[in-house]
Amino acid sequence: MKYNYSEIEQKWQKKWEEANIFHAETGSPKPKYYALVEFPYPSGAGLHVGHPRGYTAMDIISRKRRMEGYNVLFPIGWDAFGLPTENYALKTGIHPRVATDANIAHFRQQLKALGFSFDWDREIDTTDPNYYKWTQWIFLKLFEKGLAYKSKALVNFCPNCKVVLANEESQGGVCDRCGSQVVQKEKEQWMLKITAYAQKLLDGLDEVDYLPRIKMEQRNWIGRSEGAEIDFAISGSDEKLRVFTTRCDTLFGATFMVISPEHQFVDKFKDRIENYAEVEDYKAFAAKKSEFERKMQTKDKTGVELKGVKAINPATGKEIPIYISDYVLNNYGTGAIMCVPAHDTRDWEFAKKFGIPMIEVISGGDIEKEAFTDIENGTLVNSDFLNGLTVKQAQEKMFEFLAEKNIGEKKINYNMHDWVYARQRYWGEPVPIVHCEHCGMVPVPYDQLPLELPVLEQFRQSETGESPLVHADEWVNTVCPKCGRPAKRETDTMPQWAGSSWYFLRYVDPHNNDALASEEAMKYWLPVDWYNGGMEHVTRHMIYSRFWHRFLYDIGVVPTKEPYAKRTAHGLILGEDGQKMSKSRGNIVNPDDIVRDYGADTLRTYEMFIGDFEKPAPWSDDSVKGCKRFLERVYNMTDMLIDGDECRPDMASKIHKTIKKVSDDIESMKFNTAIAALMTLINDIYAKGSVNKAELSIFIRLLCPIAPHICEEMWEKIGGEGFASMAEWPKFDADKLVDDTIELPIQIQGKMRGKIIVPVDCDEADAVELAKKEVADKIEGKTIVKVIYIKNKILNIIVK
RNA sequence: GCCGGAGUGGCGGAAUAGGCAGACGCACAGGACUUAAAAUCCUGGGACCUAAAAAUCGUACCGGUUCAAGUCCGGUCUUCGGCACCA
Repeated sequence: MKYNYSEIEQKWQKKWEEANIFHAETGSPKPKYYALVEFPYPSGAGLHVGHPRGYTAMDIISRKRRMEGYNVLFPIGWDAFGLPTENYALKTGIHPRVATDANIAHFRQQLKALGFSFDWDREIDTTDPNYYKWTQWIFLKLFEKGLAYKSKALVNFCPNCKVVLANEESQGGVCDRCGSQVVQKEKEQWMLKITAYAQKLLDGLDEVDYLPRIKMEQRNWIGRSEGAEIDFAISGSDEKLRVFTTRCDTLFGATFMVISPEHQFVDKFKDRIENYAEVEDYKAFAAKKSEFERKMQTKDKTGVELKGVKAINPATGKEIPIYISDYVLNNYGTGAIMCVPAHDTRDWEFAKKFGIPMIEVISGGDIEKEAFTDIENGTLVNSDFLNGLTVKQAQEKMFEFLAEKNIGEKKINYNMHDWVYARQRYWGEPVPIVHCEHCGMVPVPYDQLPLELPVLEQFRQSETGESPLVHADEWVNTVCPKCGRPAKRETDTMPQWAGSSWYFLRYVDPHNNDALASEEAMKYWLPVDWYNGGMEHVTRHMIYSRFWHRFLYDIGVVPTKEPYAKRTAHGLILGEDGQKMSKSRGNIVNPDDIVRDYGADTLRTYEMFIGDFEKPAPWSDDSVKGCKRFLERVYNMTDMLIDGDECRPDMASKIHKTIKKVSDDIESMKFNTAIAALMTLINDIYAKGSVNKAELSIFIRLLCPIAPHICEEMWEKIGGEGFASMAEWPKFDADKLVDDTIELPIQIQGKMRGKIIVPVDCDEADAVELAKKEVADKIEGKTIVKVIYIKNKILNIIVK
């Protein structure tokens, strides 16, 4: 019989929908399971073949869980605010709302065609006012607690287009549209104080089950470093200059200091700085540099000495010069550093260039050639009371010294910066704040949420880079919620990360009008049991959403500290040329074509069989055909069907081993070997020429999560009860996993020389007897000096 | 620079509490079926030397531990990813 995938797939998708079997019921007595995938950005290009990789994987997990008796929540929605849609609107004049609705409709149809077992009753859309009402609500809570604030921050600005650009629009320091150099411009921006949660985000990682590399990347991103803050007195003044250092042990070697170009110290000592004009020039020079240029010049240090002002090294009591240089960042530590050229590479380069003396305080290197930065080896020298100590010991001693003199203490710093939480764009959530001349920044009252995005005809930013919303006069001009006098609305919108920072909460109770979700639903479903997505979202999206979730926990809104109990990540699907798929390379594969030509089950099977799930894998049209062939062989098993309520004795061991292998492999996301095991089993069945009903029933259920449509069809054919998707997951019988006899490899001097058939758990003596016969010609005339026998594994004979 | 992966046939990839390297699939070759082709089914296969077998060599490279190493240890190279003038 012909495998008519198209007919079968449509038939079962319709049946699933009519029976609504994938609906998740809050409060069901069954154990709950919350499986989550990253919701897509509904772009105009439609679904990418990369989407089904992660989606199929979690669909397999969800379907297996249902078969294991869980109440499964597997939801989907749309992360629909964002730049590409707005840019499309600018180009075509089609309103983002219209484009978004069309794109969502397209994506929905594509996802349905792939047979994912989503609960479509819980579909959400971040651009729906009923959704972003709660995004705004969370923002107001953050504002209330002082975690949302306005501050000057650097933005990418194109001086030619007079537009603020997102990072992805200014790659390589060049404007995406006109190609001119992007400059860093200071602008008042909304910021979220995520740094206040740095330690909590770090500690939370100990409680969750993420892949090790994911935890590593998050720790790296947070970037905790332990050190000390130390005050340096300024000669002839009561003022102090405070620095952060991780190497307080090298204090005796600090021969100069450097402050960032933006440091307020310059203003404070304006009158004493003899070369003030030169310093001002340097500040202007540094401000002009783009982020890109600053990164380019990591080797060549620039800077200017602040003449007429000296600091005093608190350890040596000696005067040292102060420089201003852009290799010191204003937004890390205190914006000022003590410089130990003998033991820090950057300080070394700076000192060499400016002819500043070096003092070796850790022996073990050659500081004429390069800075000696090894902290494991080396002994303190030229350091008075620290001499002879190791770095670790010296640090402890130094902390005591700082405390005694009251000039510093231990301090922990984080590389992570506060989150720039504003875009000068139209297609995003409006920030629900009103600016009043009398009352300052006033939050929009909660009962006036959602603050809806006004319908605009025109989406260009203003000449100065303000949001297009400044053109919406009627919307911008409002009254102050506090004093009732005329006031203006905030025109910046939220970044794309906003809606995705809490969407998993909304799924548990998506139609709630009184809360982001009911307590009952959150208590039942949270945390997310398993979250899979791309590696590219492991830092920003995940850190942002963990931050919001932890904040909501702290104010008593959500019941768990961490949102995601487990997180895995899939690799990219590359083009057939091994390169990342892109329009310009012309190596894009459209999933619609594959579904049309081979079927959804084949696409699903192929994407799971393509290779190691966690690694990138190149697409191969030929391999797709191989998977189609496999499913045809599966389908044709109905022609070899015979009666039987139990696995036949000669098949039992093979089948039960496959049950175990497939069950285990799915749990560890080794989908490729799970499918390989099913292929091996079907080869055995073909070799035998027949399959009985019991055997086929097991096979169908094992394959069902991976290729559900064909399995439903066959389940119906063999008279299975209900849906295969809801049938019981097969269990293996441990007794049936072992065979009566095994093939035992024989080695001589550790080299493979033959095989013998022996009973399981065969005695050493019996095995050796048999082995001697098998390899008689090879040991003839030699003496056996030693025999290594590992039961059921190997027999190694050592001869002389 | 720092941190973390990864290097296995023509290709995608299997196999690590050390125990038959190359499962499974693709591509390829041969056979069956067919007037023929496609499809399907069956068979074959790391390299080298062969009529065939045996032997030898083979998991990036060099060395080590062991009866036995893709797997462990020391070093080197290549490559991918993350962070990055972070003091």
